[in-house]
Amino acid sequence: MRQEVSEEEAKCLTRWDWEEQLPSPQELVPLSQALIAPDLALAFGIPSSSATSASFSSAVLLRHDASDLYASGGGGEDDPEPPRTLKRPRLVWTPQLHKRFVDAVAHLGIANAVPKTIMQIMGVEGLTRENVASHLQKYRLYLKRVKMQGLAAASPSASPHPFLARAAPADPFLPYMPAAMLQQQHHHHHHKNPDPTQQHYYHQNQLFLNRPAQGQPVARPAAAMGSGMVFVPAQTTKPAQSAPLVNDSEWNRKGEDDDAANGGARKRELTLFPTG
DNA sequence: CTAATAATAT
DNA sequence: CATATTATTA
Repeated sequence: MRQEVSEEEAKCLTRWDWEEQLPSPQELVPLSQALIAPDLALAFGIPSSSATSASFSSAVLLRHDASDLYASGGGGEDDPEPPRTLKRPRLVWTPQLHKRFVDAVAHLGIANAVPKTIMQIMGVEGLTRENVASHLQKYRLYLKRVKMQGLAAASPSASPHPFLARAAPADPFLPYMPAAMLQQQHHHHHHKNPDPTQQHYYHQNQLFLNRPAQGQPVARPAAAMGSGMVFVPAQTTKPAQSAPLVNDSEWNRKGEDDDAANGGARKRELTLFPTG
């Protein structure tokens, strides 16, 4: 429920913007309480009613799997320790979570975007470094794919013109597309000929002649990151073992719809990494 | 059954 | 941490 802002300002505000549209902690707590088994919630240290405060800024949406609930023991057991043999449900990268990921990567810069840092910046409780690493892997593959087909369009087959060949190795920066990849399929490829001589994307500091899109966040200069933390939502340290499991039912759809509303194109099924 | 995607192994 | 492989899901 934010009012629109101008594009220039949006660039500065966008990094905070998703914080707004993300489900608030207050909303997460009661929902998780309702859906999580009581003993499990207790084991995870999820507060019943009081002292909720800002222990966790958000939660990971996880696919529900009832098989792990009572993996270690009995129904009435009240051991406060979560069973370590508890297998974690498969993480579902909802559009919102993905956006958070993408924003973190963009803010860090593609060079400094490593799983651990990304995870810390995302500040999602329960999210593991491996989760991010796996997602980052696919994200890079996706970017590479996009870049390759972009370059292929520029240089058909065997005519590496000196201009192009010279500009190619520079390999500036990958255009980061937040909403583009959330669309089901790109019906029309916008950038058909990314002429390197004309393709000026964001570089290290602030050099850009060609802005990616309207109101889209751009990669932040590494200087800002070096001087201080960009932001840390709630916790700087993660609680080691257990994660707040939250079963999704409406969140997924709500997330899709919410994010889809941003780009204006909403689809039933959206893929985070369209393969084409 | 296949493709997509997340988890795990190297 | 990056890449390759395997497992699980849609």
